[in-house]
Amino acid sequence: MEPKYQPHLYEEKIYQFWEKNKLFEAKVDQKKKPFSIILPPPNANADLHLGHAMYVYEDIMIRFHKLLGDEVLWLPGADHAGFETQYVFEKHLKKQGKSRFDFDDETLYQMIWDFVQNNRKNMENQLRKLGFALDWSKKKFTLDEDIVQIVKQTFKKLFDEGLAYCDKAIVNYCVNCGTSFSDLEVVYQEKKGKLWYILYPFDRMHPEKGGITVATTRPETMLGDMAVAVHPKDKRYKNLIGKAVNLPIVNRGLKIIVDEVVDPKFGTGAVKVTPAHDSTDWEIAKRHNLELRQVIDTDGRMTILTPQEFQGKKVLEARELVLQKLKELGLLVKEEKHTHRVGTCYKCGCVIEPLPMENWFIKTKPLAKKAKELIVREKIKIYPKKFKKILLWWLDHFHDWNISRQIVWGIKIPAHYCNICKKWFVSSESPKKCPSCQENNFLSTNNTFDTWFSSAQWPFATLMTQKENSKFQSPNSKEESKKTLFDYFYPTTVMETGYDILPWWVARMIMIGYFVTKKPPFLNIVLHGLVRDKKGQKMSKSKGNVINPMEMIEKYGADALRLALVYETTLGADINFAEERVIGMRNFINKLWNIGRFIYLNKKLKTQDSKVKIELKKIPLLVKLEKDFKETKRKYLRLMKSYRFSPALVLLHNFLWHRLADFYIEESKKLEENDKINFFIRLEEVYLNCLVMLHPYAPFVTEAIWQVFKKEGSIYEKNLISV
RNA sequence: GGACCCAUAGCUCAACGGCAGAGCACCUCGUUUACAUCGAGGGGGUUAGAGGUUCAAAUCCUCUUGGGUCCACCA
Repeated sequence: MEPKYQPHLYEEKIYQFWEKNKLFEAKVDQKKKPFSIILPPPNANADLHLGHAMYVYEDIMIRFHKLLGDEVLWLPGADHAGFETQYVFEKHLKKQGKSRFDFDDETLYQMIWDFVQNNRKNMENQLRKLGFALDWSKKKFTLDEDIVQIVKQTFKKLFDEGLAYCDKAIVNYCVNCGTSFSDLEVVYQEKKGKLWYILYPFDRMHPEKGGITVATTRPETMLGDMAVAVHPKDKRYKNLIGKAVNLPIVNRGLKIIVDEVVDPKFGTGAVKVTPAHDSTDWEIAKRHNLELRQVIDTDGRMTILTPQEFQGKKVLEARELVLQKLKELGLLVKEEKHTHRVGTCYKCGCVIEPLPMENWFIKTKPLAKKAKELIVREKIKIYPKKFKKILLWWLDHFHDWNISRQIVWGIKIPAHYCNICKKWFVSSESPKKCPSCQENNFLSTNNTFDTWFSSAQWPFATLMTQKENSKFQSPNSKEESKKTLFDYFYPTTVMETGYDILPWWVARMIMIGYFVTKKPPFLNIVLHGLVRDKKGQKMSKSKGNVINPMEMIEKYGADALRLALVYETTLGADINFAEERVIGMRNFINKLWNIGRFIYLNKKLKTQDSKVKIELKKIPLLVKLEKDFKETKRKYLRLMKSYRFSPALVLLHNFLWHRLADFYIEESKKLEENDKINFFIRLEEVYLNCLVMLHPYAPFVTEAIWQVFKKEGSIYEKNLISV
């Protein structure tokens, strides 16, 4: 043993040793208790960041349960990450002076496919470098043929049961990215803008005779106004209800209607209603049977439904033009400063344009209701428990989920519109004819699924075979088979991920997972926090405060990085990460190594003199050590089983360093020769047992030391019960 | 407007109803069977404030103040 532990001499070799000996390959073993985690699949398009290193919590659980003697499965995968990946790829194209419009769909898809396959290998090797005990023989990709098929079948089932529908609705559309988004992808930003007050006169020739004044932040949308709304109890407008005003510039008549959603305290208490470009107005329009007039197009320009001078103008140009016109007409009553929240694209930051489009939606309410039951009845437990409330809040507040994306990279929505029957049908195989009229006069949608729609099915899709999935589609087919991976490992034991994707992923997995399998997809949810920089700021390239996990591993070893992410942190809280943390843990690992080295050197001395008769006697120091260790182990097991991984690590850290090394080893130096031999026999055992307990946290160094002591084999020969 | 979280040593944080702790930083000393990526010792706290429950509160409850995060259809 060298005086210093040098991670790079061991880590790669040890990981290869684990892989070669198939230590992490799970199988169905009825005699053992199953313990399973599905790794949240990292995006296949990029390197891992420090956030991914937080999956160390999963590794801790997996290795802990393996040491308890359970049959464990940690299943790795990669996410095609639809829009995210396409966005990254387009930036890549831009560097070459090209764009997505230079290629047809098939070519573009193939290019992204190649791009992703390259990066994916890289990402998977980085997971290995972190030391994760993943079962690589079962790795999955969201675009694997069988996964795609399951995703489509789920969609069909949702469609058949009326929970997936196609509807023309106001969707969140980013004209820059060229796709619609679900509500969750819209980021609201506080922006300073203006509120314009516009008079809609009774008589366009005589505005001085009065009219109704509306307030708006988006004057250009007035070209698509279909009514003016006031609150039913607003006395100011009581006499105007049902009357008509003139819509300036376009010279159409607008009726004054009443609706509860109008806030009498805002602006003038009278709202211009633009059904095509505002979701609230869309709702009003539905209640009052108003027509829909789309004045802005998917390219962010004014449509042919606007007066000619506006057509083809961009939204902001049109806004100026409208304001100028109104000024000329003397109808711009006033303008005031106004800060309001504007929906922006979470990716490119552009203002989201609410547009009417035919998109596919998942009816969330019935699914959320079932999911809620699972949480309330504690069929699924959440750690830390503060997230229970948050999850329940979300399940109560989901709107219908827009799963249509107008992008190439993803799974095509298998929906087809029959021109004869005038309705949609869904078929997971590519259809030859409409199942109702048997004609082949139909159109297939070009839309792809929101990535999260496939992710939502990850726990069961990764474990099921396609055949098994079909059974869920038609429950009548009785096909007996022996216990499969799915039977054995599903519901998975734990879902561990960052709390930031609770509504995006966790909630949806519960909803969809239960819908398909009638079981919760997992029994426990464990949530970790975000990794921030030293000062608590988000890490970002623009701030230049990003810490690369691979660089940390290079410098200090994977174990040090892993410990730094767990030591003295609170589960579910953000951690402020600094390189010093890693250095501290590197020191601890070296200490651990040197305790081993000290014991090992003494062992050598001892065995040289084998004639010394060992009489087992209870020396006071030994009794104290036994008691101390027993206490530590008891606490350790208790903490580990209640998901308190950081306190368990602190406990081991303190025991090893400040008790075992600083106290027991120092005291042992003072013992008489015979007592010393006696003491060291047991000290070695205690130390090796500590290695086993620490192994889930720092797998490499503990395995390395183990192999020095035992010459061959792996630490997994030992199990924690016997410790 | 709603919800959630946080406030403990100079800094970063533990302690989850039972003697306020660790790492880093600071000061003093120390090469002895491993480790200077080390050891021995030291200074530093009315646990944001007020009230309550309790034999006992950093911890549970209420309020106040100061921060942070997430959400919402104020046009």
